[in-house]
Amino acid sequence: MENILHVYNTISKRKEIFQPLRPPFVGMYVCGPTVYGDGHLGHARPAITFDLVFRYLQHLGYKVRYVRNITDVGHLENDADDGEDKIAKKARLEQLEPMEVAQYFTDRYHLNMDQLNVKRPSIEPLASGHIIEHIEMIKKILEKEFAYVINGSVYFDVKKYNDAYAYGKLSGRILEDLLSNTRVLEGQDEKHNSYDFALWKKAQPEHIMRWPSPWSDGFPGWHAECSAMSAKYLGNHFDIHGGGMDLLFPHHESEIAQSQIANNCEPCKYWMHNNMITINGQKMGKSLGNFITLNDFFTGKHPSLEKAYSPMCIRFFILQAHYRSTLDFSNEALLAAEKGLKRLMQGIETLQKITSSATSSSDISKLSANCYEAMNDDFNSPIVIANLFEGLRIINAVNDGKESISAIDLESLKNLYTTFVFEILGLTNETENNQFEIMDGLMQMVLSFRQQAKTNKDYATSDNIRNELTKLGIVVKDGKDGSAWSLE
RNA sequence: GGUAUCGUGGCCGAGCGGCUAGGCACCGGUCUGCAAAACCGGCUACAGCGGUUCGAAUCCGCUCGAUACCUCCA
Repeated sequence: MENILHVYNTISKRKEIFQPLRPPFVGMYVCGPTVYGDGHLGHARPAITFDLVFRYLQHLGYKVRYVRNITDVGHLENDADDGEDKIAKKARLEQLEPMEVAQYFTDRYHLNMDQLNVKRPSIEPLASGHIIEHIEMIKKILEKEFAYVINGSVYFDVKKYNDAYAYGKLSGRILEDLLSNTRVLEGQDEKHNSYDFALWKKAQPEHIMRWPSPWSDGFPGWHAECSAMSAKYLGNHFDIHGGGMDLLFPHHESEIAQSQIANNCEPCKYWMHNNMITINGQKMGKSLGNFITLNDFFTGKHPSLEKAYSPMCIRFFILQAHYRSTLDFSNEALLAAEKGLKRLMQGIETLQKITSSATSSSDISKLSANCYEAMNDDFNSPIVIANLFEGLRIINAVNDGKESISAIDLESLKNLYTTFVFEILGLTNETENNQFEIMDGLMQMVLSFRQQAKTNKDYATSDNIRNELTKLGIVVKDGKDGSAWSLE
């Protein structure tokens, strides 16, 4: 079967055949985190979504350069009255260097991503390390007179751009509507029009993070960083640009405009956007009391969590939904995911033990084809998982002696699970650890004692052993061919 | 109000015009000293109202509802 990958392109609103600009190379840029707080679900979903894309493209044999930035400059506090830098504000409050704060949260972000088994990108550029590139890009836009300077700040002239190109083509917006829908704001009198956006902002006196530029001591505008850094590492026109749906407007819209003027072309061929996450049907927000960080999930410390959920449980849960669907988190849903994942992992352990026969009673190649078909259809991981569960049924049936599998099919089935579960979906078996062998040896001994008691019909002893093990979190499972054990 | 995405069984979630999604929960059964696991079977939905069609969860329109964005910050 041929692998023809289809990707949903936000800009055309349809699935398109994925054809890289310069095969076998693929350039992918994804908007990364702003490092001024702990990672939460809003970080996990895009990271895992594009990790899946990254992994699958690599699996298909593409040489992927995956760039994901760290935003560590120019953030204004939401409720700040004087527009001061988010990082600078926190830094002053805590008596830390701004870069110390950025470094601290960058490290914590990396730790969380490692826990979720999200592969590190090929390049992870810092916005603060690319001020020169920002300035050069802004210069180009000024030269072409699609921007203007006021009081040391530089703004992009959206109206002029819209006359030549179509501003709003990605998000389906029309400039006139934007005007009529914009509230009258105080302090925005610098801009010619409310929809113009900053390329460079002059720093207020209290700003700590600032850089010299031809226009003022200041910092780059938000949209500038992604355009400057993606062009630097992937070229002016690359394959995939990804991010959350919340970034569609104005961020990505403005990136298109900037790149069009600065580089004479749109930044990328395919736009991919993951959908948002809700918690119990509500959006996540600090004011709603349901703001849950990734560490909260891993430790179970948040009041609205009934228990801790492991990183793999979170990853599996996210992969059980298609990336373009909204996804609702609840204890019940996470519990279901946890059990499903456990069953999947135990099935894979069973797979290593089953023996082959002369013939197969199931069509393994069909299973494999289904998995590829699902991935090729815009990375449909839930369908892949459904097929893996179907395979589980076969594995267990063979293990029970109710079905058979040939040596060749057994090999390809093992291959299938290794490839899809571990390599592509990026799941890991968390119950595995290096003490397993010692544990298992101990357990085999205990179980043999128990078996002896059972042979003697001394069920009080055998039940007692089982109960004591249960207290330790070890589950004993009696089968036809003896007993097995697992950690609860 | 505008733009976008969506509204599926007890819960989570696939589905892209006709054919079983899948997981979890629940209820039977097989197996088992008991239990668990595993297996077999059951539960069988598509927000509402119209329309297109031989046929719609799937296409179109309207209504209701949800989430994000539409402003400063990123």
